[in-house]
Amino acid sequence: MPTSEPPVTLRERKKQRTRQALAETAVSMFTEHGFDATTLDALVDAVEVSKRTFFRNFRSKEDVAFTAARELWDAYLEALGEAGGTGPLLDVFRDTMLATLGRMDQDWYRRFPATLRLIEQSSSLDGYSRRFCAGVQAEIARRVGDPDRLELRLLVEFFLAIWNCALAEWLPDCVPGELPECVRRAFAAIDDSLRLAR
Amino acid sequence: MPTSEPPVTLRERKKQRTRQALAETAVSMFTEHGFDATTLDALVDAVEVSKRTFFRNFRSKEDVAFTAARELWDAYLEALGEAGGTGPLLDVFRDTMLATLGRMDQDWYRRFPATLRLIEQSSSLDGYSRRFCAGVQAEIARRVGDPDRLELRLLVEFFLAIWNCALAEWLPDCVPGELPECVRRAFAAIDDSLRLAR
DNA sequence: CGATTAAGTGCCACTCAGTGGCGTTTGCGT
DNA sequence: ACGCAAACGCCACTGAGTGGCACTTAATCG
Repeated sequence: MPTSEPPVTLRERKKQRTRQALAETAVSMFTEHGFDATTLDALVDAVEVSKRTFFRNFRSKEDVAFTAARELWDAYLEALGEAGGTGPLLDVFRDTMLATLGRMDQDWYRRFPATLRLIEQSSSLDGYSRRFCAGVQAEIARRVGDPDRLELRLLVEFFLAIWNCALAEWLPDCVPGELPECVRRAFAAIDDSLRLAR
Repeated sequence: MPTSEPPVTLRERKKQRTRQALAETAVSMFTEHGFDATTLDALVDAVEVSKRTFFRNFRSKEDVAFTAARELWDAYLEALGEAGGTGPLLDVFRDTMLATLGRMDQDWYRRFPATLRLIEQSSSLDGYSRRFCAGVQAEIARRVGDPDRLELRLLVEFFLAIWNCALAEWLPDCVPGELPECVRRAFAAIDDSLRLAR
């Protein structure tokens, strides 16, 4: 298997606890005082670790705030690898996303909306998010075919575009159960969208 | 008219000269030594202005590198305002882009590919670019209809997705005359793209 | 069980992007 | 020619992110 299992040693568990404490505290502090207004010094002070330790666990301030979203895409890419399935690629993308959303736990549905609101609020975090999704895009294209083929590249761009719109619809309330419906609606709107005229 | 014409005073011309010198020198230095590796201190030193002056002219390091791309979108939004035209919105978006590309001068076709290569090279600049385009997206949606309508939002997302793909096709060579053809090909690929299966 | 090893951490000094304050220059209008 | 305000230079500062090194502590092995 490609994913090497980490040894569940005490040292590893400790490190994961720190990681989780940082991610958890970060999102709550960012939510309370704003992403840009919260300094890393304040964060590492609250978690009682050194700034150096923070950067051993996360690449950047944006990275730690993006944890929940990264978990989703990790799960999505894994699901895309497993479930082969045939038929229209766009349907595969949609169904894989629906399946992935179904597998995320309750805690994730608490943390993910918080992350979305942070992204909405901070332009630097927004930039990070978009850049990250572009990376996911490239990875998806690489996995399902020739990533240099115009049609495939376009299709994957479309998929992420649709996902963005689904999130935009979901964002105001963020009721966990409604997200799949938002995704379905966004996918269903493609044809009408392309036919829009003025 | 909404665009207030600036008084063509000497002071204004001087300021524009430093602006242009900064943008020009920035792109050439970034191209030569890399975006991330070039410090602002080195740039303002080369142009012989203070760092303070740089930040009075540009919001950030990314901003100055993005000048050519911003010029395109400024021209695009202006063109979208003027040329009404009716019919499918997607055709309007495409034709407006083709018209805009036709109006850019030779110097722009020298600077724009340089900017694209910088974006390709630097992740922070890439993030800035994507965030900027998201703003353009919102502005386009606002101008042609109800920006909260799912179908419209989706369509504008699609347009930017297509544009990205067109640029990706153009990027290797960046022959000025070929860009419109890349745009047309990307738009023409939509149907085949959506029908892709595995 | 005790010694060795190395992962993980804390501390410190550093670079670089970006901001605020303030005094000075310089073009503009009268 | 003179007063005004825009633009500028200089300086000190914050905050993100990095590199180096000593130290702690958990894993490993005799």
